Amino acid sequence: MEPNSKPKSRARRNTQRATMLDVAHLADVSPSTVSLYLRRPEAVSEKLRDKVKQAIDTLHYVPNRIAGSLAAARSRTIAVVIPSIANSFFARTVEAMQSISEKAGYNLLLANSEYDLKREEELVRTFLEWSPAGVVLTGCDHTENTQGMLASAGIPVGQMWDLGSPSLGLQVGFDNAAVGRTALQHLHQGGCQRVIYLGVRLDVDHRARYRAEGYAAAASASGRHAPCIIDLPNNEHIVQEAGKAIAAAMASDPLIDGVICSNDSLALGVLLEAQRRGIRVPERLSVVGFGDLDFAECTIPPLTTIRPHRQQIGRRLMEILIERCESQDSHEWPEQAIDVGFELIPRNTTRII
Amino acid sequence: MEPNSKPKSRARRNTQRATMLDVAHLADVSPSTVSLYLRRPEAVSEKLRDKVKQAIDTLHYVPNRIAGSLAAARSRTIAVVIPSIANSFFARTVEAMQSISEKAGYNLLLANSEYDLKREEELVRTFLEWSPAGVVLTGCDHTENTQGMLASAGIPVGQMWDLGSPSLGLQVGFDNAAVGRTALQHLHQGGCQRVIYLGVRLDVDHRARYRAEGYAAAASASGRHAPCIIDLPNNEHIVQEAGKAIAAAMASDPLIDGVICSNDSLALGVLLEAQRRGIRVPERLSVVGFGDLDFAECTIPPLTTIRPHRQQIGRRLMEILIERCESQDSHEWPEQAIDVGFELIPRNTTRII
DNA sequence: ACACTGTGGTCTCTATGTTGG
DNA sequence: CCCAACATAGAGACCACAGTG
Repeated sequence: MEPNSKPKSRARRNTQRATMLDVAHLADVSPSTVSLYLRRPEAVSEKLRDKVKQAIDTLHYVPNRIAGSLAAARSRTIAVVIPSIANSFFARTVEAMQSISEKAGYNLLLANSEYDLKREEELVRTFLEWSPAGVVLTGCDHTENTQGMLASAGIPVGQMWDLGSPSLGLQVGFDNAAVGRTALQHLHQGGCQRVIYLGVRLDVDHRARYRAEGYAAAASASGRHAPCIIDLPNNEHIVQEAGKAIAAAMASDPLIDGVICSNDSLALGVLLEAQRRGIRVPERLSVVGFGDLDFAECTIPPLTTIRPHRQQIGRRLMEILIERCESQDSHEWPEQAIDVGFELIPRNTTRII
Repeated sequence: MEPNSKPKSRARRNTQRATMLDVAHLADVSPSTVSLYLRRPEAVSEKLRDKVKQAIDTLHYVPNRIAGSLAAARSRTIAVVIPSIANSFFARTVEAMQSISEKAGYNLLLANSEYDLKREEELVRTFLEWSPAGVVLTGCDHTENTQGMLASAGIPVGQMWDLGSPSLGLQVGFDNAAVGRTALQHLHQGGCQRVIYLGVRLDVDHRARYRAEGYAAAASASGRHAPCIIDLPNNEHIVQEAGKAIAAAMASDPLIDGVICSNDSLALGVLLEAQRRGIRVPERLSVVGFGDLDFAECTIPPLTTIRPHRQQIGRRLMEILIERCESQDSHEWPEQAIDVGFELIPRNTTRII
């Protein structure tokens, strides 16, 4: 009787992609050997190694990561949630993270929360369905659910751009409150008597709020003047809005002679408005920005600003995170907070005495 | 002899995550029912629906997309390659794509090629290992390998931000050469006699190069003056570099009275330099930017620029792409190129006669 | 509504050489 | 010459779910 060839499965769903089995057949070895070759080539004898290699080449075999991840119960993917892709602060950090993770053979899954913690929670939930090797969030503020899900996921978590609690294990960032303090101190040293803070959507941009709070605390402590925070309600046309806001503020309180801005775009708006109205900078009004964006050094006059170490944050965070992903042993993940600091770049929108 | 009970598997690899089986046991139904409930709840009787729902809740069950994708031989993931995350043009487009894809239940895998086609190829290769439902690339220039891999992957491919060949099936963008032509025409209409083009890294930023070429062709055709293209060699401190470049150009050719910039940041640099040197804009020098970035409307004077429909590109592309992903039938994927156009925003850095 | 098979791999464990004492 | 020790290849359970009948 003819040896009934196997019922021959239900036809391959659709894919015409070569599988490991195809490679094994062509190379005349077992699938296990192909798998081993792919994961630890040095563990396979040279003879078989060549045969397998050749089979892979002729078939244009591409391993199926999905199957691999399922079997191995882990993937080489790291999920990253940032508040906004359009914000170039985070863009630089993400670029740095990408280049590090890539070298280590990890892929980045990226999404933006639009500064919405509820949305962040949804994103984390979705990401976890893909069993990432690790997760990176921005800042320290997260919903309880977010924290809970991550805690029970058993994977390393990193927080970037801010230090504080709760810590989910690893933080790399800087002290935003100190930024506010530093800026105010700098203005006071330059002789300013009344400094206000100008921000956008401080209700959702927590890091900017911490800076504002740092400013406020330092202002109160200084005894020179009460803190005054202006919070623009929406983030469209902020350059223009910043100009209007500073004009209004100075109209209602002519003694204002210094302003700390949430970011350089606002500062640009202030400078342009000052130019328009003939307000002398820094003599009549001193301005400090944040971010040291591209245009900061060539505004008129060049903008004094604070530069966070955007790339360094990404680099260091990712290096440590990947180390933790590799170690697999969550006992080797001590709580860690790295303060990479920031830098005040004095230019010509503030006085130095 | 004791009936050797089954070798009893090796203990569950590691994961403590609840699986569909756990849910099924708790709800006292079969795994198939749970699966069905998750995919088409309406196909399950109300009674069981409740039991399953409750079991899912109490177990905090999170479906494993990896297993799902393997079984279904497709994933609900769309891979997107952009040249640079830090470029806010693409950021807006990506945001739009993200919001569309999310509604349809797709995740975006994002990576940046750093304007490097070889790198793009590597990224595509890596992405394909994850069997994405679709792929989105930026522009029309891709290596042969990239095109080959995508063609044989059998999934819908979209190209954004530029129209041209080769088409990989679906393009949504606008005609960059037309941008260059339109800008020049606008300046000529305003009375400019000698217009130059100022760009950054035109060797790698192909879309900007197309704009430059459109300008050059139109300049030649106009008979007014020969085209002149300045190409800044690197993209750091471009605002400052733009100022230097325009100053140098006008020094060597005082007849220059108009400049078309690759993007608004360059235009800002030109305006600031003009202010510094007391060059009247637009009378002595007219300026056109590209991008309509945030600050464009409040530079001094407000910047005439060209606004691409950043979000619309992402939205329309993703809508069609997802449609194609759902259809599964690649015969329903006709070649399609959608020109969403662009908009010249006349402000005060150019004259209108 | 559910039993059952298929999805493409990983990884443990066993079987089979191979070498050295 | 035999056996232990070592290295390497292969067998096969398993991963968690989709989808057919």
